[in-house]
Amino acid sequence: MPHTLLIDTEPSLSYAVPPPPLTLRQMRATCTDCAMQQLCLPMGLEKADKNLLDKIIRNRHRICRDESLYQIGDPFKNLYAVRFGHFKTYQINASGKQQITGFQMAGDLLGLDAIGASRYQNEAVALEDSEVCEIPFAGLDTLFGHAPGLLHNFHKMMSQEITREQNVMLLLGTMRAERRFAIFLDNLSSHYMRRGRCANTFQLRMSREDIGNYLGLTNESISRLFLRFKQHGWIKADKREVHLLEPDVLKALASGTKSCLPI
Amino acid sequence: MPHTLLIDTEPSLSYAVPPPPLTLRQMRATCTDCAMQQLCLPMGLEKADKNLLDKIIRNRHRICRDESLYQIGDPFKNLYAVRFGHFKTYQINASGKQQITGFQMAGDLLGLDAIGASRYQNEAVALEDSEVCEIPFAGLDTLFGHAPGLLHNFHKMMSQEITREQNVMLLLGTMRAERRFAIFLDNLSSHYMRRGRCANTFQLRMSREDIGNYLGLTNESISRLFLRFKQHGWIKADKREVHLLEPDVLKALASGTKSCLPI
DNA sequence: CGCGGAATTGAAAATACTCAAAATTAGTGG
DNA sequence: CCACTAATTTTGAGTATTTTCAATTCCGCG
Repeated sequence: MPHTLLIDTEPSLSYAVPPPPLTLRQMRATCTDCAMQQLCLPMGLEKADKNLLDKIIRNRHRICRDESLYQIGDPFKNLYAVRFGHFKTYQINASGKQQITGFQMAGDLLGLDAIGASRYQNEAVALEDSEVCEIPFAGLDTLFGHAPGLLHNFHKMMSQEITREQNVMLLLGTMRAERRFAIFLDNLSSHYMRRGRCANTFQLRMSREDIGNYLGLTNESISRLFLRFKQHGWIKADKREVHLLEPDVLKALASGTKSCLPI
Repeated sequence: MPHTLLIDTEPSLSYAVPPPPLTLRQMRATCTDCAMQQLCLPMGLEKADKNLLDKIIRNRHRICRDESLYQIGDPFKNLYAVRFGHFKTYQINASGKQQITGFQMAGDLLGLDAIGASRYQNEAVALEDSEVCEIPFAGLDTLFGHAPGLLHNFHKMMSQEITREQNVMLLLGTMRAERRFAIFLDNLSSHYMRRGRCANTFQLRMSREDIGNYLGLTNESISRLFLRFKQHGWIKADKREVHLLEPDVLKALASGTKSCLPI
């Protein structure tokens, strides 16, 4: 399973050199073979339907760190499925400041918010060198009539996106910073678990600033939260490497059952 | 246009008596006649497609104030389009507290978050005596193959729901309370405008507590914000009746361009 | 080795919360 | 229609958490 290997491998941390060009086999990667099948549009589809999908997905792109996949206001043409790597999406509010609306990883679909207005409502930026499948929406649309299973999956993914965002609202509606942070870590953990990665050890792909922005807190607060959680022995954290030592305590904090004093 | 009249009329404020049973004509109300056409699933459809939709929408329900339309975990069967009235949807977080995820009014679709998991992820409660169209999702699904325009509208509405929620995230990511509150009022205003109502004068349908919950603030804070905005002369507010006297100032506050001192 | 962005730390200031009490309003029944 | 009760809203004072602003350290990268 060469593709599994490819995806589970953490990309190198040296971002100085541009990523190597795709090999032919990578370019030819199909939904049929993709390791993200179970999370992405082809989930559970019959071979024939997956082949239809493979026919319209002509392009897979490498996006380098800090490069943007699309910008706010760009006319909507494609959805993008993340093959590997991480992205952040953000809007610009009226006073020009960014607000991060989500972090996306392998198996996630980018651009769903653009369908309604025919323009992208967010900017999507790669947090590391990443790869996406370009899914022309017009093509997808024509498939819907022929592959009901695909249409179901699409509706499922849109609906899940709505649910996911409601959960973020749940997070942001929570007032205490320690709780927001615990929810954030717990969410990350379960995302990695669902993707077959280790749930308790991972590399953060985003800066403290980004985390703060996402959680409605300052980067200083994030820094202090890391310290506090480390001092309590709940996590080990060195730079962007994080180990959850007491996932249950984090869950308790996240649920509001438990709380901790500052300092 | 009898239906327009029906919808534009503010429901009586005396909630003691149960709403009168629907008249026959109200029961027979069709998408073809509905005043919410331009915002709801039938927007821009040809007559034939609207008729298809009318065939599957058999039931329209009156929901009394404080009654719930569906509960968290109920198996997903129907979407509901709000015909008139107001709803709130909320989730219950792990420690058992409510978090309001949205307020819905005429033309909005309820239940989109349930498609992915086949169960409702929220509870939807009427904030006043309201009426909804019951849209069986199985039926809608069978129409998709025959009415591409309908499918487009459905995708558009789902996508808009995603965008709407991202805007709430934008709101909640904002740290200062006065700004959250200004955004809240401004959003309400534009919702009413889009529905052909007066943008600057409206009745709040939700309690201070609900507003606070939605905005991640306490009801005391909401109370003080009302006072502050009134003292500045930006709004007039008596109980739940609100007049926006300086909508531009509110917009400036919402955008972060302007800010005001406490007291 | 040195530069620059990111992260950390400290101290002061400010905003929003908590708790408690009072006032107002909505809903009920006589 | 009025009076009564419960619920919501307002107000006040004190507290706590988080932000700000500034200075420092750390680290990756040329």
